[in-house]
Amino acid sequence: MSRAPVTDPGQAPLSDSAASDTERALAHAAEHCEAHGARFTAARRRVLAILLAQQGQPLTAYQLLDLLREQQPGAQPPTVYRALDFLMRNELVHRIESTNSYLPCNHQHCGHHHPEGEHWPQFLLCDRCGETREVPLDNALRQALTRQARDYGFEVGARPLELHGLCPGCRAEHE
Amino acid sequence: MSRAPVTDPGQAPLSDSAASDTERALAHAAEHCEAHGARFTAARRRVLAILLAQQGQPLTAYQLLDLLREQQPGAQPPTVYRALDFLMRNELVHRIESTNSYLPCNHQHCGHHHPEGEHWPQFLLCDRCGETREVPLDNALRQALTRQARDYGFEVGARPLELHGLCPGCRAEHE
DNA sequence: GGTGGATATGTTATAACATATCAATAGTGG
DNA sequence: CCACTATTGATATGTTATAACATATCCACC
Repeated sequence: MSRAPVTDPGQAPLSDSAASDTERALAHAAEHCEAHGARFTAARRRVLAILLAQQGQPLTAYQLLDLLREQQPGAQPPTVYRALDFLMRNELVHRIESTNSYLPCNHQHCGHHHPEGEHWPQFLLCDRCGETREVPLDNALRQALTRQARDYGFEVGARPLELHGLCPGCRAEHE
Repeated sequence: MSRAPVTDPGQAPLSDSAASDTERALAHAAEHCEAHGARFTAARRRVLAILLAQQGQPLTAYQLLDLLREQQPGAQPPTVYRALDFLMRNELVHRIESTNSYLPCNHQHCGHHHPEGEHWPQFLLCDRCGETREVPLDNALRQALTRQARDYGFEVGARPLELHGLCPGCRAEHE
């Protein structure tokens, strides 16, 4: 697959609002970890910060590694994968299976009320520009999916759904 | 990931009904290719036959390669991947993204009427035993998914949905 | 029946994605 | 401070998939 160019937070400084969004997300992550007795170390923070700088464009582990090496030249694949594992266990990052890439969790949805159980994310992926948007899976839809699976005897859980297509911008260009 | 043991059609002969299901599917595939001017060669047939022998357990490309080598000792990764590409292009095999594995298409659903457009498959995957079942995605559900994506400005297409959970048998054992 | 273009396969190498292992170090509770 | 555990460093390897180029086969046409 073709992927969008990456943003290096070190050499291409973000706009003020993007930077403060990142700071807010990092602060939120730190609190979240603290609350769960998990250590939000410098390595983990760096990895999350890089992902946050991409503005909706997921990175592959090795793209992330290249960026991380600018701050930490000795970084190796396990450095990245360990940080990603940690961040995923703590619901700060999602893995996008269909593109082998990683995206920071969108915590806008965390406050939403999900009477049917845990958060069940859904990703809308643009096949043209790579933009990947996390949106909440509608309750009616989640119930319908669960019910349909149960009709076949399966008990399904809240793994993210990945829907591919064109984002608004690319739809317009594509006319 | 743990995966179920593979079935080698050569050394563990199938029951009569399974064998005839396989033969029927192969004959159907041959016709389908003929009708589309695509060549259903021996290599492609062998790969599809191996997948059909697995009875709902998808295989990874390299598991497939190992089995293929029993019939064709010189087979290499591209041998398998080319056959898989062909079979996928001709809608005879699906790739399961969440497990990097391959499953023959279930042609039971082909006759169904899909007023909303092309076939949009859905897979129910058992995380315990690996059983993977292809079922049709309900029209109401597909409309709801399409509509919800459109609310966010995305135009999504018919990529398969992969829902993970427990199959009926494993639910029972799991009590 | 030869020839040439298209399609398919063989063969080697490598890219891309991910984990195992073990030693060194840093943080934490007693 | 000590022992314990989590984390990181470093090296190697496993797994999944494709690039690149040579050769073989098919088939339409002359």
